[in-house]
Amino acid sequence: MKRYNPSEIEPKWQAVWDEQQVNHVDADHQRQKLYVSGMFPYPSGAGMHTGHAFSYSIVDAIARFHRQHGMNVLNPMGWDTFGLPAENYAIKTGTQPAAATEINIANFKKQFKRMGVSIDWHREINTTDPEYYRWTQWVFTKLFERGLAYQKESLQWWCPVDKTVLANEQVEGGHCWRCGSLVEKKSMKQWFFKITEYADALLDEIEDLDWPQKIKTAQTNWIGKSQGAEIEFSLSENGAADVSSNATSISVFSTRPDTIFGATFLVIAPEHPLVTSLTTDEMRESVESYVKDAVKKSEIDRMNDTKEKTGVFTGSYAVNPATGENIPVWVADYVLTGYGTGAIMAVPAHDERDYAFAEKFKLPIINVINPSFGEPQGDETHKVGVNIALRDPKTDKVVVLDWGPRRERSGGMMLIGGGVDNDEDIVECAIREIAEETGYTDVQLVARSEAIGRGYFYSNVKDKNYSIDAHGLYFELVSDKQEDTNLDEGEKEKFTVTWQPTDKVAAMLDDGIHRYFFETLVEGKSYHGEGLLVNSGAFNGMSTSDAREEIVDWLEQQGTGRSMITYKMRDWLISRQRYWGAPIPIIHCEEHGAVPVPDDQLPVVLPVVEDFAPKGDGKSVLGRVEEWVNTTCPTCGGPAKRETDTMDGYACSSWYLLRYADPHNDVQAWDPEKANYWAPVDYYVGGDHAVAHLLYVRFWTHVFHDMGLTQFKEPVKKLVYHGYINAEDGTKMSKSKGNVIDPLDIIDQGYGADALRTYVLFMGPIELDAAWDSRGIAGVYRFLNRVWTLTQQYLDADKNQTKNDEAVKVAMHRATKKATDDYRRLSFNTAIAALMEYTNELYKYKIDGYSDTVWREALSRLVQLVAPVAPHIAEELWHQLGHDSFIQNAPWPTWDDALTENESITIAVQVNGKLRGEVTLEKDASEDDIKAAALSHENVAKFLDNKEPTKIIYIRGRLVSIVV
RNA sequence: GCGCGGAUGGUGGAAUUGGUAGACACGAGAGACUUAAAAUCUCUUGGCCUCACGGUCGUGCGGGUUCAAGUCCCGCUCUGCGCACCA
Repeated sequence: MKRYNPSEIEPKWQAVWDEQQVNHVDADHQRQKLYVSGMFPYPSGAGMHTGHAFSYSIVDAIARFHRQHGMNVLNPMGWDTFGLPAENYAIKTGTQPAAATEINIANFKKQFKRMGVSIDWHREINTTDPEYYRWTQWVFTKLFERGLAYQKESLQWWCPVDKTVLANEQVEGGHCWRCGSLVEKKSMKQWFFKITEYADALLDEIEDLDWPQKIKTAQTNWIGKSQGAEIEFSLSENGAADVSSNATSISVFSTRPDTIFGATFLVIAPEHPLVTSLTTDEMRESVESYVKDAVKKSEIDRMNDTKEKTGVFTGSYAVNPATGENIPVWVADYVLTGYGTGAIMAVPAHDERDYAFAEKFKLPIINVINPSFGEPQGDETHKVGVNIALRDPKTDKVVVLDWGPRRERSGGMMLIGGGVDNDEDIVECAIREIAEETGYTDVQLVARSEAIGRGYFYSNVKDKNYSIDAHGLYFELVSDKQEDTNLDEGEKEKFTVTWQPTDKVAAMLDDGIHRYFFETLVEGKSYHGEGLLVNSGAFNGMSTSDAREEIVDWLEQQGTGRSMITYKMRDWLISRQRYWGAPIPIIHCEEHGAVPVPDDQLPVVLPVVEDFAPKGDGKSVLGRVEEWVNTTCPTCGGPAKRETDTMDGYACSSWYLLRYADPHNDVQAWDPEKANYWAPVDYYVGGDHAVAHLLYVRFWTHVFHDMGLTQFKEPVKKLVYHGYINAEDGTKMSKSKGNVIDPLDIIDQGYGADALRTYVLFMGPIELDAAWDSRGIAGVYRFLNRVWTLTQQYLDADKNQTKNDEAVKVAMHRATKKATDDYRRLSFNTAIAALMEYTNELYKYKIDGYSDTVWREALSRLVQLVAPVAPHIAEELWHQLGHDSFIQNAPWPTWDDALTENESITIAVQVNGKLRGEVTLEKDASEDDIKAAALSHENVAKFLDNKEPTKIIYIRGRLVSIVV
């Protein structure tokens, strides 16, 4: 008997597949297509890691599963090769990035082949290939023509010692992360893609995407759409410091225009253009020093400084357009430039940050919202309730009863009371009913509150001495013991809670009806919820939600405001001053400005430069290549200079999924017909890039759609987002910790690619993180070995002495059904479990002997079902079982539901919800037979105790539930 | 702080529509084969009580709905992840 030896069969079949190009596909409108792809890798020098192994095991299982279903499956591979790691490595080693890239690609390709991933290698692409980035540049020119690529001056971090631009993340505490010198901000001209123009389009499509909710939410939050208003605060005449300035007003953005009557000061960002002109002479020194410090701080540091608010008064005042009051203008770094207008109206009563600022600088706080619990929602009938505080004549304690017109439980507290007549005063009604129900003869009203809408009740506030009742009254908890007042014979669980008002509340109680909000009273915070307006002139009593529209209308009539939408998302900054990227295809002409390089002059090839390390002159490396920079203007033919910045690597990865559809096209980026056949991607597999890449691909595809280059807007139908594989100790794998598992080592150790692939899919649901377990891979290897052994034993056996064909058939149909369902919903761990179970069953049945046809089918199915995850062993055994075709060309096995059940069925029997036994009957036994069998079951009868069942429920094929 | 998940044996996990909780695997224990070990094969394996039949408790905690709840509802705790002074 041949032993299972992966290191022999795996290279053998890999060579055959390669040679016969079994995965080469072409567009074929007669066949149903399936496009599956992983996020293409960045081929590092370290080679493939477990994350790649995991990702591509998923990709390949999906690809093979569908290929085995006869679909035309596109499973391409490419290399994301521009970027800093390759460039820095080349600088360090004195080589060319292109050279290292070539070596790394060769290594990765070899490793993917050793994994047995079924790639169509004809479609291999590489973003640093001029034939590829030619089209990346072409897309840039199209975006430029559509006004979606533009240049803009923007502030960047600048290290005066290293003489280079730094990213925000590279500035630590105002110092350069490399040399430690103090950094400055420098304004530089940069290229941007206008993704903000597509903010709404991208937002609108999110809901319909078959993507994990967390990714969709992350993208929604990233886009960060806010509906609000832009409001003008005119500068107060006696306030404007610099009268010569043209500015007459400050424009702010607010999502809460309804709170404008509570705006008691304005705050502008330190970078705000009006800072200088607003600052009075007396304040100039302190403002200038504050602004200097603030501007120095990286946004990252500002983020960490959230506890303590800082700021300084400009000396100027502006007029609140709603109240006409003069309010001071402050400068503070908690207001960000670049969002909204870089200025806010501060409403300390209803915004936490403004509240903290006002507290610190002793600025006025005006409450303009009276919190309420809102209008009744949906079919809510509990519209009015009262709280009655009564003095219990027996104990002389104050008892608070929560009374509502409908008997119901609310958060654990019984609402007392029944129907209320329309005309009857609810309080009188409540007192009457309470008197009746409690037997108290002298019900004395101490206080009452009433509220419309739903209330809530903090009845189990354990560590705190207070609670809130359902209608907004506060009481200090005297006892948390819930007393059963036995209000109704029938319902024992009724209770009331004994409360006593605090002094503060007691004082309020005298006033009659009150509504106070938990947080404002107890925690001393601002209230940012909904409610009814107060202190708001003509708008008093209006709900905050209505007021948001009404106040904006009112401001608009006065010409001091308009509704406005803002987004957190900024335009995509794509220019890089580094060497290893696709050159931006723009020519700067004195006369014609920025001119896109015409199509027939693309690609703008990245020149080979001997020394491409950034020199610190602040210019791109390409700027040093005179003969490359100097060119002629495509428009006028006059002397002109090339743009020397290169593109962000994300540009290259924003359209590669379309290039796969038509990778060798040298007249266009892709043939729309081919793209429309293959794309959108049916399954896109990855575990990284929640926002950036996935948003940029969507953005570009939306643009392509608008250009008529694709029929679809969204590039990815289903996003398969998997977790990470961690080290055995559950922490992230890292070289420094020495806990890295190299997937190629696992293959080389003799487990083989099949065991590796099966193991990573068997570890758990693909979306979860998992910890590597070296014993786990041994277990999976054992399984594959059992599949092998089982097949060898069949091949060697005498095949005419079976007793158990029926059981084998049932097992095979059941396994086929289960595995197929599970593969389809990408539940690989349970699919593999089902195949293990099937294998274990066959092991049991084999002692009864083999019959040729049944066992040949049983084993052929087994290897077909295993093939998506363990293709090599499957292919080998498939051929050993006498099949001539490749396993992926054989039709996927089908099942007959009737054959997935045994001749007999087992039905569980419950008595009063508890399992008391099982009965076994023939498959087609009638419901009556089953119930009868259940009732006569010995142990069941014991628990029935001769009582007549009140109810017998039968759940088909599963259980009988008897109620006595 | 806001948003989105998660919590089930010693471990990873299963239970797809409310219907026999713990599939499958790891680990552990016992046995077979072997001079021995490895490999392989078989059996046992949630806790407690019981020789056994069986009983009882049990899916983070407290309640609720239901004949029946890991699953649905209300309230909480812990935890992971994402975003984070976005007005």
